[in-house]
Amino acid sequence: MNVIRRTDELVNSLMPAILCGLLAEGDTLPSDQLLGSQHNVSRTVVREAFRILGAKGLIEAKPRTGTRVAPMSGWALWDPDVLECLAETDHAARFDPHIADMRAAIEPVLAALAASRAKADQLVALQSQLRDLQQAPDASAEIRYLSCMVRISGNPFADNALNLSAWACKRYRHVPLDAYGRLTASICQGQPEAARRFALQAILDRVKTMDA
Amino acid sequence: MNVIRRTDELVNSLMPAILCGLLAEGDTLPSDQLLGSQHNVSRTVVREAFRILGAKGLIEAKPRTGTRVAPMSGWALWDPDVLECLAETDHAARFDPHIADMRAAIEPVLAALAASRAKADQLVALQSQLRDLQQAPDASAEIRYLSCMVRISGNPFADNALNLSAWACKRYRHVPLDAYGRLTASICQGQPEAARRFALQAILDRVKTMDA
DNA sequence: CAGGGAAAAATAGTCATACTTTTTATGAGC
DNA sequence: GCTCATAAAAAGTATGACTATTTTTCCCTG
Repeated sequence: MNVIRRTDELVNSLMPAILCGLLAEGDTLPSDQLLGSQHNVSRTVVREAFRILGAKGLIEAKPRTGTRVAPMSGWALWDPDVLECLAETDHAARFDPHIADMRAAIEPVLAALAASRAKADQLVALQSQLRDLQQAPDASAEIRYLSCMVRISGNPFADNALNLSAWACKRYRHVPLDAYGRLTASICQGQPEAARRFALQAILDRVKTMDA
Repeated sequence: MNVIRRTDELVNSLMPAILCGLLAEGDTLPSDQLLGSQHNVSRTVVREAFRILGAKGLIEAKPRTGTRVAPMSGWALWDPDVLECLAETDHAARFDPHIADMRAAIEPVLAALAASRAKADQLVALQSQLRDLQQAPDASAEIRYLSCMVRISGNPFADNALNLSAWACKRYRHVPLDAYGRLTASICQGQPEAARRFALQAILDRVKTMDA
């Protein structure tokens, strides 16, 4: 297990405030002096926390002016930390359709790539993940399955896209086992078109159960 | 203009080394003491730089063990800084096809969304960007055009996806003006299917000129 | 000789303080 | 009312000391 840094604790305290809009775009955060005394940490910790939030595009600092919440257009919404934090805010539901749109665009393409490129040992691994998922169909098993699938696609950007999938897996209960079974079969048989179709179906199935 | 921080300079010095593989995954970086003296900066600066690189998933730190290059699967490849830095490494070409795949998956969908949701003032803005692009068809104008287009889609994740487009715009000279003209017309006329087709064509046109 | 456990060493994490730089605001003088 | 110098505020940097965590070393015991 990793160390728990006071810096990270502060990040985990500030990030929700920004993402939920309690600190709106353009708002000025307390000076590092003040914020440090408020949280009983040294200025060092505050500054390092600010650097992390800045690296994720959430804040911008300037001498004299202070540290402000950056415009949302620059936020690293694909970042796993940001995404996880966003999922816990009140208006997470507002992002569900947008994430579904993105997934519907990306995952079918990755599935098709996987179907055309998969090697034997990768297929074994995928089938193994499918079995695990069927035996215990929870969010973490589903994420592991999808992670394995997108890795087969060979696209290095897929790992980040997976963060969007993780969002969906955690927020909806229903696991589209049937679609995943067909998807796996399509990939194993090297049928990109079928893989694309079933990957899309898996996403749509879930959205459908959500509407109901 | 923004301040130049020594922290950022250090980040800009370390990031290329990681992305180009000079520092491979799992490699241990010098201790902050040592790295500080090597670059003539205080430990404060080194630590803040490490926080930034850590926030982008490039490194991981643990007491006693030191700071290591994290596995590439966790790198924030969608991050504009990372992407820009990656574009300047030797093996940037290795990423071109993967980025093209991702763009081909995402942008047509965003274009279709834009076509179905655009409001009057947004169309005016888009046409204005198109004119600018036609008059001076360079990378930055193209990025501004695409930025305007994806903003119309209304998908908050689109802004990050745009970083991939920026990569392509900067790396290939040819600007597919014809496709963009038709794309703009399709969006203005509220034709999602046509918009999807021409957005894809713009991406493929560019790749084609590159192969030649 | 082998194993286990205590001590030491190395490195990141935190704190406190002082000083520097950048930028804005203030105000005096014209 | 305008201009420019000065002050003030906040982030940026430097330094040194101390803490916490983890690995390694090595001594002691069986």
